[in-house]
Amino acid sequence: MQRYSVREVETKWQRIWEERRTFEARDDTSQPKCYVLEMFPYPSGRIHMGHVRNYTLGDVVARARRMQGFNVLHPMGWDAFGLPAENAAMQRGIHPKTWTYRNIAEMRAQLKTMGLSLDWSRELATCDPVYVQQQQSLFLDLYEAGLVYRKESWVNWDPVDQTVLANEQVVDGRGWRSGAIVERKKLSQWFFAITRYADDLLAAIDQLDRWPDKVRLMQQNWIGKSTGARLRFAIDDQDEPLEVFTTRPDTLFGASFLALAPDHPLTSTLAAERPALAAFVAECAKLGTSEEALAKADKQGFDTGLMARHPITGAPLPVYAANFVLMDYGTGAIFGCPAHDQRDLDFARKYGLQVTPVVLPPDADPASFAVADEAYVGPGRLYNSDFLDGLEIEAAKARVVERLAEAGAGQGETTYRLRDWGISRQRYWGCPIPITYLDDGTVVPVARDELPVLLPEDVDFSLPGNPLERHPTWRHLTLPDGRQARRETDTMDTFVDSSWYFARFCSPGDDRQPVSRRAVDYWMPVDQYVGGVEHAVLHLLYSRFFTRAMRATGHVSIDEPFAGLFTQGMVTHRTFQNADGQWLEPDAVREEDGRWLAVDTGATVTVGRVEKMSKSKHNTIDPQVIIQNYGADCARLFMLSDSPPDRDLEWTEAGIDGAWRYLNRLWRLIDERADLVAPANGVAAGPTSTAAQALKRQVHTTVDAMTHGLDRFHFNKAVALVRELSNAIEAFDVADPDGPLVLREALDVLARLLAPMVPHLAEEAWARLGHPGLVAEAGWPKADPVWLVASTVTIAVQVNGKRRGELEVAAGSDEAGLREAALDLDNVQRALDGRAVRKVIVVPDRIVNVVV
RNA sequence: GCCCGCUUGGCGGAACCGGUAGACGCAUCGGACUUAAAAUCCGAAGGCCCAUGGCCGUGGGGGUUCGAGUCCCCCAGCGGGCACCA
Repeated sequence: MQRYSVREVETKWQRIWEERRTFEARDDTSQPKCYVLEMFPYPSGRIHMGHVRNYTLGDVVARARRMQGFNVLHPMGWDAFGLPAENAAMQRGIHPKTWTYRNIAEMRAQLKTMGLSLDWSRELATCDPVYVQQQQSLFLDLYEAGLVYRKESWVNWDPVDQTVLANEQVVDGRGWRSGAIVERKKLSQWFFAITRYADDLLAAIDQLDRWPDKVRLMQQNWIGKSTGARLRFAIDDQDEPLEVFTTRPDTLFGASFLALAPDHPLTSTLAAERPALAAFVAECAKLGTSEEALAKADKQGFDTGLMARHPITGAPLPVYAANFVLMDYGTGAIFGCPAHDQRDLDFARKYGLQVTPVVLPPDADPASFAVADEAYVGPGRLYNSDFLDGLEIEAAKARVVERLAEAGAGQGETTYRLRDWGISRQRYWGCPIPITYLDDGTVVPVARDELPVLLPEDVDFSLPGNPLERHPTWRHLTLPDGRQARRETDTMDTFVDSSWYFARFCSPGDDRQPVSRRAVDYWMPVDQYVGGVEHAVLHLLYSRFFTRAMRATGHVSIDEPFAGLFTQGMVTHRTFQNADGQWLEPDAVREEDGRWLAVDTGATVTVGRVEKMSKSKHNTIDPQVIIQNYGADCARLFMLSDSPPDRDLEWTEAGIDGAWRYLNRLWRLIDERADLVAPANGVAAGPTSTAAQALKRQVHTTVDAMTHGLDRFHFNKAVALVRELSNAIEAFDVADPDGPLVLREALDVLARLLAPMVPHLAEEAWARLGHPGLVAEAGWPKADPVWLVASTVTIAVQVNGKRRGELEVAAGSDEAGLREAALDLDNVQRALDGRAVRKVIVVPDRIVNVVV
């Protein structure tokens, strides 16, 4: 028996794949293609279990597709710009570039031990000069197309990271990386006009039928389309009317006040002359965006003394400034209808404003219906509303908008929650924005032939903030026409880098343009994208926008970058804490008689919740250690076997041991039979023994089920199927007269089914079975329909829906025979207990139900 | 608060379109091999009971159906997303 040495076998096949360039994609457009991509990693320095899971899942798809005859593109790269590199620079005095490329080298070596079917010839890092150059070129294209603009605006300022954050990067009022409470600051920023595509991005979600519903819903919510109307209210003694946005124009006759955002221009104008109002505005600003403040903050208002006029009745409506009105949604002003909006009601009660119900709930009495502490937001018919009386809500909306439009007092309008994407970051380690400014502030884009604008390397990280601003020379330059200018010192949000890398992989060597049209037209869109759900909004929405922008600027001919998306669950592990509340590493505890003890002190340890592996909870397992001890196949198998890929996977010692045992058992199984099988290429055409027929049937049903299972990411079931097949092969008597033929087919199929999941073992097995080529390049087995049909079936027999027995019959037995056979069963007769049979339901090959 | 998802043995999880609930594995128990252990192999196993049989059983309650883990309604618990969004 040949010994199976994991380390040797795995490095051997990895070397062979590399030497033969097995996984390099061919730009052969005559072939059907399949682009499989996992979200590229940030080069933090070490791979973690999340990476192992992510890349294993993608690799199964890539390898299976390759075997199925597709020209597969499966590349890998590095999301290489970002703050951690600068932090390392500050803490350890190492240059971000050095740190980043060193980490890339380490992680590349680690990834290579996983035996992934990656095309390393296409590797890229977003900090590579050529990538920076092409990204800047794209920026200029977008600028020329009017999709990039600069404006002064209130921004989310992260005081710890000293940079601006996009709305998507503010989580619960805190910076997504630093966790610091975000401040409001007014700055000049560059924006991508993502809202230009808001409607298209929303509408196209319906076409993304291979995306998880959850992600589609999250994107819909994020875009946040709401249809309503923009109304104009005349204000006494003011020339300009006040515009408000509402989704409930039908409740216009219930309006009892208007409210302005504290930072509304009208509020600001008034505050300039009214110190008390200015104080109120300042008070609101202080509450800021902190979430607790918001939650606790009462509805606060300040009567501006202005009087607005109802656009139809002309009734006077007081105008307040109010803390709950947001400047960056709608028009920054609302009309309040207290009877049908809870916030407006709270506000009205506090300031003694009128509450007039205008929507009458079904079956309510108009004479007695009143709103007390709870606004009525349900359905009903309008009343107290002049020409709207009697209409349903939707009809009333249409009617009132129509009437207001005639009067020039408003029109229907759609608003979005989605904001334009602010991409300026006051950081060093990012892609420089290719813009210069003249002394008078005029914007001059960097000329194409001056690209790339590269980062200076002699920078000082000893002070907080952006070192580019402090650099003695970098920011100053003389334009080709001799004018003096200064460079933009902000760099781009790193989400820009990841918004087009998938397209760049199609032609990573092209130094003249961002993408080669022929290559992207062939490869894009990505057929299967795999990654974590945490990017459901940020990265995935930006990439969808960017693809549209690249289409608008003539780079691609598609709108949607990712035809299929799979979001995998997290890798979790138990947590342990000692009596002092310190988290303990899994290595630092041991189990004894069902109790957990600290290895060093022997003290009892509390077992905490199962949580996502994280450094802060000390519950990580280093994949390198696992691969060293058990091999890549073992780690991969464990990643696939226990949980469905979209759910969380709990890492357990027992689980990895189980995978280890199975691999060894598999090898023994194949090795012990390899010399007994018929010569290669023999197919068991018509085995005669029952056992051989049964095995052959199982081989084909397994192929069929596996093929479908892999398509649907049912990898845990695929592992179960393979185990069932190998169990059956194990149980098969090698002395059977048809043994050599059937075993040849069964083992060949087994090796090929294993190949996407545990590729090294599969190659070793394939070679041991006498095949000269690689299993990675062998065709995917096909199920023969003839062998998918069972010869006999077991049919359950029920009496009144309760199982009373079963029948073993030939497949396709007729109903009458089944009915009779079922009624003949002793158990059925006993259950009937002499009662008359009312009806017998027969579902051929499935079930018989006797009803009494 | 609003929206979405989930809930099946001791555990992870199977169960296509409503048709034998618990595949496959982990842990457990028993046995074989061994001086012994590990490894390996064989076997048992949802719970309960008057045990070749019966009753109960997919978070709880109701409904539709010959038949419900699966479909419908209500409730609970857990997880996630969004949130003064007008």
